[in-house]
Amino acid sequence: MGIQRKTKSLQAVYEAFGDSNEALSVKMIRDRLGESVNKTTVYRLLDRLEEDGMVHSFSGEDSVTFYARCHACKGVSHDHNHPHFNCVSCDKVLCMEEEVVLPLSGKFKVTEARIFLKGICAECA
Amino acid sequence: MGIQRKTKSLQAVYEAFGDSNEALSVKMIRDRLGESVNKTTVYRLLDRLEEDGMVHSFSGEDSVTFYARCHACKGVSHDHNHPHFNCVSCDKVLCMEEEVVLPLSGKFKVTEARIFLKGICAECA
DNA sequence: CCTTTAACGCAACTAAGTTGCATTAAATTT
DNA sequence: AAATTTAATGCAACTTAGTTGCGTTAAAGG
Repeated sequence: MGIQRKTKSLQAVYEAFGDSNEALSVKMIRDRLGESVNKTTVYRLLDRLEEDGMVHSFSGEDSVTFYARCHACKGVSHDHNHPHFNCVSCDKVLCMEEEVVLPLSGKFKVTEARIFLKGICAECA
Repeated sequence: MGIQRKTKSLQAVYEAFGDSNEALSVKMIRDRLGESVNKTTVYRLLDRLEEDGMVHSFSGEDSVTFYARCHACKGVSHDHNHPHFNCVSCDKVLCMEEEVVLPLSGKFKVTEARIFLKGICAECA
């Protein structure tokens, strides 16, 4: 069912993402909000936001879930098969706009690709 | 430094993988061994095996680490950039032999790719 | 057989994420 | 504007993956 009431916590969590394509973990979100919002609440808000297609989630490196605003998602088609990128210099996790070409294989019928790339981002290069 | 003594636990854990390219979590390994080997020991054995290039690890879906024997790794070059595949039917996690073409991008210098694919495996097709 | 120390098992811990439940506060109704 | 409804919140307690410290066990070499 997703979000039904526009609460202060919701506003705060959603605004933590700003306008960038940076992905955040729950810990990072709470750090930005000064821990003012309860941990459970943040998880639940993110769940609802994801249900409504406002954010998408994926798991980062150390078994931590990251969340990012949906920018490239055009309307109904919520395709989150785009790669995510981790800069080893500034450590930011970003959504890449590039579309992923699903690898074809004789043995496997691939329907979904989760791609996590590492390297150096534009800012750090 | 890796493995220095060939203990029964080591033998058991390593043999749990059999000869296949199936990846296992610590829980799956312990289930196969009837919980006979201590949890901490399994983690430490896998660490040592990985250090010695006998297995490699990667994180699966629900923030669980998977381990698999190194088959395709030719000698010194331990390239584990190969994709991993999760069959949604039998739920097995497998190593794919296919090489990954690192996506090029103007904005990002990609040096490492972690690719986790989902779909239907050959057995289940 | 004796010695050395890698490997082990246990208990206690950390960190991410979840659940149940009583309380609070948006949104709607009167 | 006050009363009502119930979504959303905060808290405590929990689960699960993985780690650490430490005393004990058992490989491997002499």
